[in-house]
Amino acid sequence: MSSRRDIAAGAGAKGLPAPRHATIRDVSRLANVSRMTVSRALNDPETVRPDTRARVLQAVADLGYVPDRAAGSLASRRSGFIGLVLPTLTNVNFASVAHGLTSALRAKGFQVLIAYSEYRQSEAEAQIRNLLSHRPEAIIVTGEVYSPAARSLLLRADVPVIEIADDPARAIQHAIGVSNHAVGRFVARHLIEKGFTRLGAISSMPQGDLVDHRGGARCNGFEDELRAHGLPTDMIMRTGAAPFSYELGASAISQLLDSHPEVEAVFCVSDLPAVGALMECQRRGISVPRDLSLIGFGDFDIGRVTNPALTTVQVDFLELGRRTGQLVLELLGGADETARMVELGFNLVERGSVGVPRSGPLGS
Amino acid sequence: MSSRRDIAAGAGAKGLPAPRHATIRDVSRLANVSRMTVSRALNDPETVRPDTRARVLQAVADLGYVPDRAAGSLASRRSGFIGLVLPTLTNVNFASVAHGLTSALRAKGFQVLIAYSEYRQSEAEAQIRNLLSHRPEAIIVTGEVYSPAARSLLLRADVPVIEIADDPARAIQHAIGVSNHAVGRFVARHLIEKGFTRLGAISSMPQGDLVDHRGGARCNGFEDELRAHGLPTDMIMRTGAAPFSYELGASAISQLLDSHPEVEAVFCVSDLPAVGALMECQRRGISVPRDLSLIGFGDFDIGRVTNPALTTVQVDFLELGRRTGQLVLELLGGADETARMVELGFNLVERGSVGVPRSGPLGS
DNA sequence: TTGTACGCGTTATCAT
DNA sequence: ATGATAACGCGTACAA
Repeated sequence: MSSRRDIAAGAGAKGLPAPRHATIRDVSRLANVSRMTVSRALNDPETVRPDTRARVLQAVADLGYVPDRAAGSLASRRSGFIGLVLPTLTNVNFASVAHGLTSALRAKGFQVLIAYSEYRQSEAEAQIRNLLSHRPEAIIVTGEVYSPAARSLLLRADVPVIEIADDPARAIQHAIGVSNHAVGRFVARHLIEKGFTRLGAISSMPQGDLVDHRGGARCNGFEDELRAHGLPTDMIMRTGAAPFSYELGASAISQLLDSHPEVEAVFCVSDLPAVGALMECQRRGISVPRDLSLIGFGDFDIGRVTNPALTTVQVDFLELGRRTGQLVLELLGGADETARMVELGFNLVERGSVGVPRSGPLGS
Repeated sequence: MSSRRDIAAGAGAKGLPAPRHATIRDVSRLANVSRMTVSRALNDPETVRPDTRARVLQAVADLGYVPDRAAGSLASRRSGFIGLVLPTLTNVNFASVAHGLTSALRAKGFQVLIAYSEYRQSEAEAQIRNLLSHRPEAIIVTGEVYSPAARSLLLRADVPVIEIADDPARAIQHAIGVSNHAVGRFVARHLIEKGFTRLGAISSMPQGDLVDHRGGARCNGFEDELRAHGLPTDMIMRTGAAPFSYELGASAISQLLDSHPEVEAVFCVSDLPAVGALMECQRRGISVPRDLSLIGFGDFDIGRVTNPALTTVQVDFLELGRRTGQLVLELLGGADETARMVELGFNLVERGSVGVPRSGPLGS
């Protein structure tokens, strides 16, 4: 009956470890019941008599008892964790995914463990390993997992894996999101239908470990569609490292304008570089959309207030997060394990940055 | 020797639970050492002979063993978790805090547990309780914790508590951030020095549970400074519920302009409503800054591309996160427990949305 | 309705 | 340098 804790409490003045958290045992003693009754009163209130339950709850309140989930997980073999690997947190679309996912899951008592890779494959792998050490009940990764080590890690872990925000060529298990390649093709088709023929794009470029797969896929889709129409693809600029920012957008469009002044319309694989490109055009006295059309991706707020406002492709990332959460719930609820593939789709948001084809090259 | 695992594996066809994770015991058997040696090889490599270590590591790799941190936490009494409670994730400044904090901590093996309240006190309390169940080694909350229940929860938890992003009147323990009240006063003083006398502000309003303390504090500081200068404060609009968005900014400025057309300069307690206000002005044909000056807070990207670009007050939230991480490390590293109070300061970013006082009322 | 015994996977402690 | 054993705090299974 005389635990270390008791000793420490008795010898408090000696600077021994401070009294720690109340345990379920402390509560049980105070309420004059067994530990199991406390556990039940908390986790399955119906099964304990109202007055005992009240006593227990009172003791819980008095002691400020908060159950230890690590211990609970160990015993129940359910961690209550859901792992989420994002490229970055400081991108409102990915933050929305996290938000949507969390809101779908927290009511069910799950805790989302958020990790991010800063667009580094090696870091993604490290994060996945770290996540796995917390024994998540499901793990959600953004886009395809390219590193073989990471893939096998996931495979062996024997937890549901959901890949989001892209359409993986070789899905590990489940996938929910949007085809970035299809987005790129759609944008190309859209511009072609508008009559443009001198089409360009700006995208980041894989730099060793650092790669934006989704942006790259959009760029590739764009390129493929140009090819399919027999259009030249030499105005597709891949430059700079992810994340693709304002500054990179500005410098990419600079390079493009310098080398290909004839370009009429440019697909920026994200609104962020699109805004940077727009600013650069203003600096150069190039009028958008009269002289040059620009189209982005992501429907970031910032694109709504530029002048002109940015035409862009929108994907409902909040909903993506929510749907992912629902899928997790299904999967953990004992649904069959057949691979789910959900395509969420996207919308064109036409604003002011796309005009009509010029007759000649820039400056004519 | 015949555990449930063995049985399940043998009877796999019967649909029994799938084979689970490899345990330290599995590794120890494969490497022909005790569990403790495995543990040491992983956590304290120096203390095991190179050849044994190699055998262990090989077994770890072969089995794809990933340690179970819940079990480790239980035994070591260190969770490795750091709790973070934010108002929201989908605000780049708060996301930056999370980012900075994470980057400072993850190298040391800590996992940041991110929770957000959506500006609801009751939710913040629930989140704190939930966080506490994971036995974080430190807990970081945004701004003051106002609910007494939440405060006592934190106090009893006996973990370092750091309040960030404001200067709490009654700090629980440590605090690091910026005085929002001082920001408000500074902005008022700045505008007064520019010669403005008809000053207004727009801010959200506490709606029951829903409250933006930091925005409110900025608004109060602004009001206090006006008072100190004997200026009228009836053009300070508190309206709408947090989070204070574009739409709210637009409607708030509408109300202000309708009721007080004489207003010359308006402090928007965040750039987001400031941008909304700016858009509304454009709709109404009110020229900013000629007819009306606007100043925001937060230095959001969006304020850089509006026309005019937004004058604002900037706080380095990424650095705030990093510093908080360093403080956590100190505190956990056995530094003395004296309360730390760190004021990070702020900068005025002068762009185009603040002009000079008009001679008469709007429209004259 | 309530209680007992055991095990979850790991680390700490002490022994060898 | 390595091993045996006992916690860590809780839930499951079963007994009363």
